[in-house]
Amino acid sequence: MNHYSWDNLRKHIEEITPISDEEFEHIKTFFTPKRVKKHQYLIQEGDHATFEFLIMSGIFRMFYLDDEGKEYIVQFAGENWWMADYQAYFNEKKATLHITCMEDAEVLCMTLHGRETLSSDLHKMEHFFRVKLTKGYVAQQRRIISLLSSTPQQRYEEFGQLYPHMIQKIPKKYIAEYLGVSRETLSRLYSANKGR
Amino acid sequence: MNHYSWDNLRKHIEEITPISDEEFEHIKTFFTPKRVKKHQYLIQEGDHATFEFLIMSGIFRMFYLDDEGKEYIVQFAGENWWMADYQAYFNEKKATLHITCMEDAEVLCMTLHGRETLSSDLHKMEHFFRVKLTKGYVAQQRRIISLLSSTPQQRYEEFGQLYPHMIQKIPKKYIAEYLGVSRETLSRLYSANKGR
DNA sequence: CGCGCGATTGAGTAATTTCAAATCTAGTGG
DNA sequence: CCACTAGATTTGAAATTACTCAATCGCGCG
Repeated sequence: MNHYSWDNLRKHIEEITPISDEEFEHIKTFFTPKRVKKHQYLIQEGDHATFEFLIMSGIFRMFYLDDEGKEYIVQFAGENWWMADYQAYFNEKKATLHITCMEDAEVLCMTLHGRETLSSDLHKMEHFFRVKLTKGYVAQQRRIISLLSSTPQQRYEEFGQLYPHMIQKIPKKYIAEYLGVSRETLSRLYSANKGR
Repeated sequence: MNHYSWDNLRKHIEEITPISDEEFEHIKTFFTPKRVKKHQYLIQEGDHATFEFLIMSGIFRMFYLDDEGKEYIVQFAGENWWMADYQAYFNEKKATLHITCMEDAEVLCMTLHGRETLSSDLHKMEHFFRVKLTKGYVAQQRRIISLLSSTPQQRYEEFGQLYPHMIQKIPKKYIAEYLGVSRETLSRLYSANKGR
């Protein structure tokens, strides 16, 4: 693994809190780099959710698969996003979600034990994780409100404003699954919009 | 304010991490008790979201109000739940949500400055908040999946299983707003179920 | 006892889904 | 470079689901 990832990791952490070289050397030991190719799974339903992932490059989608084989997208994730089946990861249960790669990627893997050790060793890292969680919590809450109160049309627009880079790269059928509408409905909304 | 609240607070914190008497004395200074009556608002849209609240007793609902005056419930909260318009609170913006009391209550109020100071003073408290956020994050994620993948019927049942105490005390029309269906639809589901 | 809020029920309407088919696109191998 | 194929998107039409509006019922509180 080249140095690029590590530089990037450090930058990522220092957006929240400054750290010393020594500290960073320590932190590094908790991350394992991994290359992932398009269509490859990071996690599948039933796996032990041993790791969480910090994405250095590439794009992933995390989804729930129901009994009938329908996908429902929980989250997309690109550079500098964290992702895991956190329900399973934190409770050390088997995964109920799938994570799959949509664009060749490089990720850093961390175990729950790593996260907890790092948090307890370094107050700064506990702080880092808390801040990250805070942002994630607020983002999820916004999404819940959007699901409850907005029309599919509005949800699509909100998604586009929030993640302009993703809306370009991601097939619309997945965006539909994220928004909670069928791809046909999304398609119809989309063409309705052109007329404006 | 009687001692009861403080004992309760300490117990609440010590579910996550043990603290010394000294530490607790320090922690206490960041919380301000407040009594709230039914129908009283903790926050209204447009307010400065100065505080977050730890509920000692009583029940609240937090909701978003759209242009047409429709409510969408973001969260119910009872004893030992934290609640705030976190989007506004963390970013020090004006509130976009409402929090209102549904049953006479007692809460402890904390400012963002308090939370951050406490977190930085005491690694333990940063840990406490991180653990709480983790749980909240996972719970919200489950709700998103439920909104995407389950029928109103299933969502109602899931809600009942998850919050059996709330489903009794809370008027069904609010539960409908939480689940994202009209009260009429919920009512029909409910009567359909009786026939089983 | 009556008022007001919540819950229920009915009927008609609007929105979305489903199923099916046609079209378009990007990536693959020859 | 082209032909081919699998995946993605669009379109149409019918069926389903949930919503809205309106009226009624039920119950607890003052």
